[in-house]
Amino acid sequence: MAKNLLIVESPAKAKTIEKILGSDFTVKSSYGHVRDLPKEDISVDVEHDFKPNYVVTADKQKVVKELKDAVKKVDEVWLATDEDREGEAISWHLCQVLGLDEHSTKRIVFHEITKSAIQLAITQPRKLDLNLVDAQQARRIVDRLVGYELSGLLWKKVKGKLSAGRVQSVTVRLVVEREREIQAFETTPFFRITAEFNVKSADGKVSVLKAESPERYDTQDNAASFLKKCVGAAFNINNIEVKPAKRKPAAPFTTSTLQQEASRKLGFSVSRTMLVAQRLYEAGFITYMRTDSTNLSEMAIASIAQEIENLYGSRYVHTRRYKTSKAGAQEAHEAIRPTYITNQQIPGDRDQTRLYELIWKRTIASQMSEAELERTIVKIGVSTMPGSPLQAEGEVLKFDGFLKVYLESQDDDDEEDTKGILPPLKVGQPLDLLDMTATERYTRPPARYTEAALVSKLEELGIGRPSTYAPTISKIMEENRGYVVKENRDGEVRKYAILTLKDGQIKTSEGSEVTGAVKNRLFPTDMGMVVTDYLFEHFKEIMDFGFTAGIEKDFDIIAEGNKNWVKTVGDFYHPFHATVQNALETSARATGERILGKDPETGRTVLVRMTRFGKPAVQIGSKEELAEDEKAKFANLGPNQSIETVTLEDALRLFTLPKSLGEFQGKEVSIGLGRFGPYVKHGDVFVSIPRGEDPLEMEIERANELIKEKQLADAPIGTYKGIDITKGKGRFGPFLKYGDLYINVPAKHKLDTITVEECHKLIEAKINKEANRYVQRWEKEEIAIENGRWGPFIRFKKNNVSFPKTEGQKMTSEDAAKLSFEDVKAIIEAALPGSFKKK
DNA sequence: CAGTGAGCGAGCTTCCGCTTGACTT
Repeated sequence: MAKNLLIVESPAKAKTIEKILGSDFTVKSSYGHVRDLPKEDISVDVEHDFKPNYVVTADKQKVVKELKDAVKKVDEVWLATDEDREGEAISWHLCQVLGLDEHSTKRIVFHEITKSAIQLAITQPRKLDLNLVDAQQARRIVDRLVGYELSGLLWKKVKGKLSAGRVQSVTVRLVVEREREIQAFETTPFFRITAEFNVKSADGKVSVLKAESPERYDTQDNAASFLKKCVGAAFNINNIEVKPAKRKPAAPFTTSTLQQEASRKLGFSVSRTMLVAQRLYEAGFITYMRTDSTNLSEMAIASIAQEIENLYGSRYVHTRRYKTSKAGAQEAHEAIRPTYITNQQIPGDRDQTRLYELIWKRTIASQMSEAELERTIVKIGVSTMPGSPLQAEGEVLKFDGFLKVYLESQDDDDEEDTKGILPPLKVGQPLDLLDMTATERYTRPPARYTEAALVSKLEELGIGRPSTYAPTISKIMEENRGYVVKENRDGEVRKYAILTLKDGQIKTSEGSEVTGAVKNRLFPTDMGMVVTDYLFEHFKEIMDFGFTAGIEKDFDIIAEGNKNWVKTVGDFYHPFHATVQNALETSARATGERILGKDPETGRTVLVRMTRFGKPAVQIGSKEELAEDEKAKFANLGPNQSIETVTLEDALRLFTLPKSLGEFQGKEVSIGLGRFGPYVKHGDVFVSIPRGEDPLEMEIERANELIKEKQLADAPIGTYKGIDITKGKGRFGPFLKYGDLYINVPAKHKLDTITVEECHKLIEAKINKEANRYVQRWEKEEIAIENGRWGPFIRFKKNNVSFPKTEGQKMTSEDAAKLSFEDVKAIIEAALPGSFKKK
């Protein structure tokens, strides 16, 4: 029997550590925090020293019960939660709920899951650091007070279900400001001049040398005059400069750099990266994936060096120790790396193998030699101009080093040509001009954020933590808030001028290019802008990008034991709360209202604003202009329109909707803008117009196409026992509808090509499953024992309750069928206390 | 699902940070 219980946060970690420690230790996990402030109300007593009301959250009751049982069976408990503020607090909460003494229980920490690190930690137990716990409490309570008070304010002043908080509101602000920068950006054209020369080497071989003018020319006239000066001029090499250069590999992955590289190289969203990484971690292939540290364990560095030597030879080995210097980094874990570097590949699905490969390469590269390059700059003189107006650059890789394995990618792949190898050249050598081109280019606005780029910015500002990056991005895009959307947008065609000098002649021509096309970029919605502006107007301090960094300093002082947490929270809260009260009483509804002009027909004011329903709309007739019982005219804003950019003309056109387009199949076809977006109406059937298509531009042909598509999609694809089978796409993917039954279509079938026979099989399987679904049911199926994938479980309203395991024996369907309603109620009551309270 | 846009008040929503869960319309 084990005499010791060691508690960590993650169950996967617990498994590994249990193996290392042997039979004297039972290792269990807390699954993160076990207590929190309940979400029903604010649960902080602001009148009495901000006393928090912590409760064991519903999803942790089972965990806590199991830990309590485990504590009873051992002589000693070791708290081995992560070594950071949150980890310390988890240990303290564990003391509270498990009845352990917070002053004497053994607390140990380690940053890496290796035998030596853990065994060393066991020899150096310390006590709980209650100052650090206090710092966490201050953090938690400030976040609760800010979040709940600001959210409540938004419900009153903008719309229900909205939210605001220290992290999310600033995150939205970043997206809003970037969009405004882009809107305000004025692209200016300029000209870039490139030239091609014939070069003859000593052995008579002819090759081409590409050169360009380092200067930009701001007008076509200036570019043309440069070209004119080159007509009939002589060119020769004034100078050749050869410089050695080195490139260093990037540090091993942290959460945010993994998210960025997976986004750039694999096209993953941040949540997809984290999901796949979680699977790799659980399978034991990689170390912990939520980390802000670039540190590798000494053991890992040694084995990586060995692996590099085996694969590429010792010249490629260069071990490095990376320091993290990001604001607010807490470094409780290692960098993300393969647990066994010798696993060059791992089994798994495509996502897993690709993400693993990325991690393996980055880790290996981080311990490899620098790449050695030779950069050559050739200055070219023109006889009609002073100096060296043209320049050629070349780059030769002398030693590949880490580039053999891995090259970090960039967000903005600029139009810069990849520099290649130059032909052999000599100073003073004359050059023979082939052609010269001046191409019109345009300055570019800053790029919209990708999810990963936004995370990177948050990390740079010290806002949020590795465990919250992905959830924060999801949160600001979630339906009820809808502050930000991720979209693809088509670009616009733009013309540019080209001047070519060839055979002594200058010719002008025109090229065209697509500009501004983006994929998977973040755009603020009107709601995002309205809420950001409102919060910024009243809460500059909280919306400041430095706010988090500022209070983090206070939390550090608390952690050092030099300040009382209650005072820190109070110093912040009292003025903050007063501002909230003031805003509640004095500020008007936030609508982002903008006056567009006058309606030429009625002469009344045309304005655009956010409505009470959270949808932006155009309104004709302001309050003052309308008679007592008269109503303003309204039209919803269309797709690709926003409060900030819509013009008077576009706004007025919206009032031409709904409009009839004609007839199709004997029924009227019309278009309109509904509550859920633009639609085509065909008789009584509504068809949504896909995003990006402008309903105002809709032609009857396109509308008919959409109607036909809809009819095809709605048409039954066959029958089963005389009942129609239809197909559709739902929230959880493609499904078949058969009577009242919804049947998921597994990924191996394609919805377009699925056969009626396959449908019959799926329906039969579903009917069989449905017949076996219930073991017992009570109270109109509100309470039932159902057969799940892993055996029977109890469904209690929306909750699922597992049967407690007795002596490792799992409940079977046969035994479950014998349980009485009273038995079942007792099991539910044990798992979810208070479920059957009398009213 | 495919008109409501105001304001009132019932009762609902909401924060950040630590973890994995295991249901299927």
